[in-house]
Amino acid sequence: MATTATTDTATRILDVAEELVQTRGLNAMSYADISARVGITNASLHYHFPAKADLAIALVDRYSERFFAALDKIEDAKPDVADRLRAYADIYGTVLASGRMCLCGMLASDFETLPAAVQQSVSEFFERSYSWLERVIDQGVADGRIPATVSSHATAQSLVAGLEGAMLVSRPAAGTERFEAIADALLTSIGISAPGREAGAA
Amino acid sequence: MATTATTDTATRILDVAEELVQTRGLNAMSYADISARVGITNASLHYHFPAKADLAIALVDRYSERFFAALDKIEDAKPDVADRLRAYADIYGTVLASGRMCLCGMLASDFETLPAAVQQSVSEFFERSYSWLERVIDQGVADGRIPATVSSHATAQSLVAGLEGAMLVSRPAAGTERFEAIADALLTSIGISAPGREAGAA
DNA sequence: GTCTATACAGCGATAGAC
DNA sequence: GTCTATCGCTGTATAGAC
Repeated sequence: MATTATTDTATRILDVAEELVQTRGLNAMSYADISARVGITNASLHYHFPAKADLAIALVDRYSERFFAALDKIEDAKPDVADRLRAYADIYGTVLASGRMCLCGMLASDFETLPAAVQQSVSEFFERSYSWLERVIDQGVADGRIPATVSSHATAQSLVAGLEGAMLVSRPAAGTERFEAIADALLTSIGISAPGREAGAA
Repeated sequence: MATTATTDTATRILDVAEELVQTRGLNAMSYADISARVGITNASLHYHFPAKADLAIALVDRYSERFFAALDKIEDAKPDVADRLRAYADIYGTVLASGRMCLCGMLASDFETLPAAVQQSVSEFFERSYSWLERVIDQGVADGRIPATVSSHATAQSLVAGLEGAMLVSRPAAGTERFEAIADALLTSIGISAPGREAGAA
C-alpha cells in the first residue's frame, strides 16, 4: 500500500481553490492564484483540471459530499430535533468563523456566469438541503416539539435562505456576532429556543 | 435649459452597468460589455468613469438613493406596519421578477475583492436598511400589532438576511415562486399575515 | 506529473486627434 | 465628449521536453 506521505496534489489544489472561491468568488480566482499557493506551475494545474469548469465541478462535488455527510452525522449524534437544527445552523456559523462563505452560496451569486454543469450541481446542493431540513422539521412537528405555523417545505427553504443571507450580510459588518444574532432569531421564529450551545438537554 | 432629448450618456452607462452587476456580478462585468451595449467605445466609457471603482461607487450611490427614497414613499403611502413590511419585501420580489439580484447583495458576495470605498458604501446600505426596518418594527410592537418575540434589532437583520438569501437561492431554482414562499414565511414568522397583496385592510 | 515556453484573447486604462 | 490606436498586464489554455 505505501503511506501517502502528505496530501496528493489534486487534493491540495482543491483545498486552495475552495478557500479562494469561498472568500473571493469563482470569477475573482485565477489559475495563477492557485498554482502560486500550491507551489506548482499553471501548466501542472491544467494537467489535473483541464478547464476551470472541471475544477468548479470537482469543488462542488467534494463540498456537497462533505456537507451532507456532516448532516448524516448530525442525525446519528442528535436525536432531538431542536439540537439537529441548531447543529445545522452551527455548520454555517463555523464556516463563517473561518472567514469563508458557503461555497454554493458564493457560486449562487455567480450563477448566471457558471457553466451549465456547475449550475446543475449548485441547484442540487440546495434541493438536497431543503429535503434534509424538511424531513427533520416534519419529524419535529410530528413530535409536537415544533409548532406547524407554516409548511415544513417553506420553513426549510426560509431557513436555508436566512442562513445564506446571514453569511452574506455579516461579512460587510465583520465579525460573527451579526450572524449569530440572525441565526438565533431564525431558529426562534421556528419555535426553537436559541441559547442551547451544547448541553442543556432537559 | 433646452430639453435633454433622450437620456444623458452617464445615465445610460449606469443603467447598463447596473443591470450587468445585478445579473452577472461586478467581477464578471467588463468595460467592453458596457460600451458595446451603450453604443460608445471603451475609451469614452473611461471619460465618464475613469476607473472601475468610480463606476462601482456611482452605482451603489444611485441604487441606495433610489432604494431609500422608495422606503420613504412606503412610509408616506402606508400607515399600517404590516403593509409597510410587505411593501418592503415586495421591493425585493419586484427586483427578482425582473431577473435581477439586489445590487448590494451581489456586491456583498464580491466583498473581499472590492475597493475599500465600495465596501464602505455597501456596508452603509445594509446598516441603513436595518435602521429603517428596526424603526418600523418598533412602531409595530408599540402598536401591539407585532409580537415582541425577539428584539426588533435582530428581527430587522434577519428579515434583510432572509430576503437577500431568498433571492440568492431562488435563482438556481428559476422562477419567483420560491422567493414568494420564503418571503411569506419570513413575514409570517414575525407575526405578519402573508396573503395581503394590496387591499384587505381589515 | 511537472516543467519551460508560449499562444492568444481579454482586461482596465491612457494618449492624442477630432 | 467621442473617437482610433495602443500599451501593459493578466486570463485560460496548450505543446512538447523531461
